Amino acid sequence: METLRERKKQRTRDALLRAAVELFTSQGYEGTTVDEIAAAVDVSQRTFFRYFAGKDEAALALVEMTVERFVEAVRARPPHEPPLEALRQAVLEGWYSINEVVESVVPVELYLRMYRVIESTPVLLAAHLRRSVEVEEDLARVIAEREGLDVDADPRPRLAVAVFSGVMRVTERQWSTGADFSLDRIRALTSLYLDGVGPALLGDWREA
Amino acid sequence: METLRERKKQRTRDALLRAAVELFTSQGYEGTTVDEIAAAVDVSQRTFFRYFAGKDEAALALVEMTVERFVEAVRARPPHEPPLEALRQAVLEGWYSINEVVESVVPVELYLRMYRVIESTPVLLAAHLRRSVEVEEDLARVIAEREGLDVDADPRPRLAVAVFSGVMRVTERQWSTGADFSLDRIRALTSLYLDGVGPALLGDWREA
DNA sequence: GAGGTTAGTGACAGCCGCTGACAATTGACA
DNA sequence: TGTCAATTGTCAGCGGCTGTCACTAACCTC
Repeated sequence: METLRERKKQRTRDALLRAAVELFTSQGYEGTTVDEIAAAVDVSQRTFFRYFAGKDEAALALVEMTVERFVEAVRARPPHEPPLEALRQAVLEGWYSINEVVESVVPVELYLRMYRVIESTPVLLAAHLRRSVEVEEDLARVIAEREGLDVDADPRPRLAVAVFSGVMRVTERQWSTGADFSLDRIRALTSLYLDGVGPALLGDWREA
Repeated sequence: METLRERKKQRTRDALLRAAVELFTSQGYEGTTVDEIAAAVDVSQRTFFRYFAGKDEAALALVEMTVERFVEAVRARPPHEPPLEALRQAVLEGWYSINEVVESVVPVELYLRMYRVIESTPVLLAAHLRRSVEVEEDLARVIAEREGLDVDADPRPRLAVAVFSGVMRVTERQWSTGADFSLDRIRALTSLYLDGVGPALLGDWREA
């Protein structure tokens, strides 16, 4: 069992995160001040910054949880799977198991709404994209290791991951700006767009 | 001929941009305050913000010039070229004509150094990536139009552009973190990686 | 070329995100 | 229970950014 201190810390962090997400999704990211979040948990502003490096980190914390899980899922895919297949399966796994990851902090409903806030708030989208670049680097190393390659000598791991991530970006964007904002929808879109990348790279689209 | 007012404005903007880039490249982005930049041009801080929406906009202004040029170059490619070929040629054109675009404000040398600052400053990299997403949307529309497609009905334009942009991201990153930081180098890397994307997408890399 | 109009600027005040420093409090552990 | 360490609150301050308003300089018309 954890110590009382650790439990208290965890509770404070969860409370801050929950309060932040609730405020962000209801009044918008820019329309929410850190003071408000801290006040909602009855904690000093300084304490907020001891748990989150910045306001944006609180906004991205939920997505971060799923992202870490996704990288682990790729790492755990059977080694014989080709790179793109492993990435595809891992991301689909992620969308199916999202409940268990998020629900301990906030309802999935809030997670989805937070996703829209991120996508529609320039500074958050920027931070999210920057984080994605780091994740791509991690993924490239995982893929390289799976294939027994040196990530700095062979460009294919980074290129494959970049292509995959590019497709996922399009997917997220279409999903978050569309009308059907359900989990089923993004699962479907993921498969659809991953299947579509081949045809999109063919020289002449008019033949197809 | 432009009016005197417009010329003055242009000169102030250029001076601010030049001062900003010089300070950013010499003392770093975070290590430079807006007050410093304004003082270097002998202008109030308030005036700086009348020309640039934020400190980051001044840091990205040079790249923005080349990006706009690039989009125009894609638009101007011969219509019979397949999408990826048009994008490839346009980006290479861009690297060859960069002097004429940038030199009116700062020496190309400074432009290149600024690129490294962007790539190594988290908040700038984030802003740069966010802008890239917007550019991708523009490019997708251009490509769709070239091919006579509806960008919202056919996913291929967005997918092709996303793949291309992903490869260019890898290129920029490798270039800016490598030892050879020359124009020749990025031209070579661009071709190399664009050629590499095909093999990277094949199912089994061990065959190749 | 005088006089009114408009655009650009400076000065000031203020909000918000974020940080360092130090003191106060609370849990851990002997 | 007393000591030590971890957590928190308070306060002071910096830097990015914005609204406001008065002032100056360029423009335009007669």
